[in-house]
Order: sequence, then C-alpha cells, then structure tokens
Amino acid sequence: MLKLTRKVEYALIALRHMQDKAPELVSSTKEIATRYNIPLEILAKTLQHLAKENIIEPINGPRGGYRLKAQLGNINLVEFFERVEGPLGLSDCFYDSNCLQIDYCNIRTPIQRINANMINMFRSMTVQDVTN
Amino acid sequence: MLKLTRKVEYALIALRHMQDKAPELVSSTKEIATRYNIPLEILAKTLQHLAKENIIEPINGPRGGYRLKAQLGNINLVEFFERVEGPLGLSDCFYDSNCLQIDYCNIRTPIQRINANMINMFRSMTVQDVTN
DNA sequence: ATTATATACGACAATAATTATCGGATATAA
DNA sequence: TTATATCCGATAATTATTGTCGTATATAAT
Repeated sequence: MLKLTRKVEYALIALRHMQDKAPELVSSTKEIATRYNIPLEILAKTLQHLAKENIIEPINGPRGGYRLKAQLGNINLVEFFERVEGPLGLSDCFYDSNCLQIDYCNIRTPIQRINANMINMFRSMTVQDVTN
Repeated sequence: MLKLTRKVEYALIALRHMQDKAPELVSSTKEIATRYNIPLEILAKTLQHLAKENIIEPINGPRGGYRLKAQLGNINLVEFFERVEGPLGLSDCFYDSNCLQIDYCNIRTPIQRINANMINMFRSMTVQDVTN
C-alpha cells in the first residue's frame, strides 16, 4: 500500500545517473542496468518510455544511449508519476468509476480531501529534488 | 501506485458507519456488508482485525456485532494504516532489506526524504478526519 | 436444552497488478 | 558489412491483493 513502483524507481535511478554526468555524454541501457543491478529489458522499456515523453533523448547505434532532454527542475513529482505510471490517486474512484461501493460510499469526500493533500505534497517537489 | 487497499477502505467505511450511530448501538458485519455492498467474508475478517486491535468491540451472539471502542480522534492515519496493513513506506527498503539495488542505489536518501514528507502528512490527520 | 444468529479464524482459491522475458525490427558508427 | 545500440509488441512469471470455504465458538431468544 502507498508504494512507488519499480518502474518509477528505475526511472529515477537512471535520471540521476544521467544527471551526474556532463550533459552531452550518453548513458546506455546496459551501462545503467549493470551499474545498478536492474533487469536490462525492463530498464530498456522504461527508458524508451521516458524518451517518448521527451524527458530523455535517444541516440541510436553503437556508442548510443540516452541523455537528458527536459529540465528536471521543471517537472513536479505528480506530473512525473503520471507521465510514467498514469493517473494518480489514493482510490481508483477519482478517475475511473466502476467501484461497487460508489453509490453508497460514505468516505468518498473525506478520502478525496486527503488525496488532495497527498497530491499537493508531491506537486511541491520536482524530479530534481530526487536526482540531486 | 500510491493507492489505499480495499481492506483499509472497508475498515474506514465500517468505522464511519458505527460513528454515525449512538455509541451503545451495535452494527453487524451483515448489516454493513449489505449497506455498502462489501463482500461479507472480507469485511468479517477486517472487523475481526479491528477488534483485535482494540479499535472496535465485538458483541457475540444473536443481535451481536461491533461498536466503537477507541477514540478515533486519537488515532492518526499512519498509526491506523500500520495497524491495519503493516509498515508504511514508499519503498520496501525502509523496513526490509532484500532489494537488489540497495548496495548501489543512488536515490535512497532523496526517496527517504520524500517518504518522511508523506508520513508527516498522514500523521497530521486522524481517523476521525475521515469518519466525520 | 435447543435453535438461530452472530463472531472467530485458518486454509485455500481467484484475480489483478506488477515485474520480467522473448523475439525480432530498425538505426548508425566503425 | 558488422557490431552495438534503441525500438516495440507479445507473452510469461511472480507477487500482492482480493475473495471464498469450512468449521468452531459464543449467546440471546424460545
């Protein structure tokens, strides 16, 4: 409950790794996977996803890899989580409505308040707060 | 990602239901399950758990059920989540150490800071903030 | 006492979400 | 031409969550 996914963690590890280098240098999937003991194929998917989101830039071919493209200080954590994992919320019922309790639910409103607190907290931090 | 479990939601629904009644009145599992469309057996387990935690008091036999025992305003949400679901944390590595990345992880410290923010936020609210 | 209705609880099954793997394609530097 | 890298769909395995079953115990009402 209330956990980040591995995918998000792998993405953050990779972004921090890239940020620790000079901006023009590239990092390959293999390099990062080996360095941090992450399954290669999963990391590959994750980085491809970040590339599609224009957060990193792919360089094809031998000696290729990725390097940072977006300003990590401009991406808050809510935006980042949603770009990597989709909609964010303590309960599904805030963005998807097939919940068996929804018609009778007596805690929807208070949970929504708490959810707003959580969202605000994550929105107050950027990816750079993690990668620095 | 970052979701509450049904078990926690069912527990909160049940607690609010009990709080809406006069304190001496009991609510049976069946009554709550029917009212909110919750699977009976799961709710039964959840309520037994809350009883073991001394949050509600069981009344055996016909016309039995449960009623509130603890002061919900005295139980903050971190305590409640942990009493219902176990240790809380954005990543397992804060309370359990078989993570393949742990020796190399470059984001542990920043994630721990964010985790502390989340914990503080949930600690600033009580169960009563949900059931009122 | 007997019956009906309630909680107690361990073991198990189904489902869903997450995590991981495989196979083959395309791009490009050397 | 070759080696090394990204790209990407399909699928499999694993884990966590959610739900079910069977049986025991407690007690109020008759």
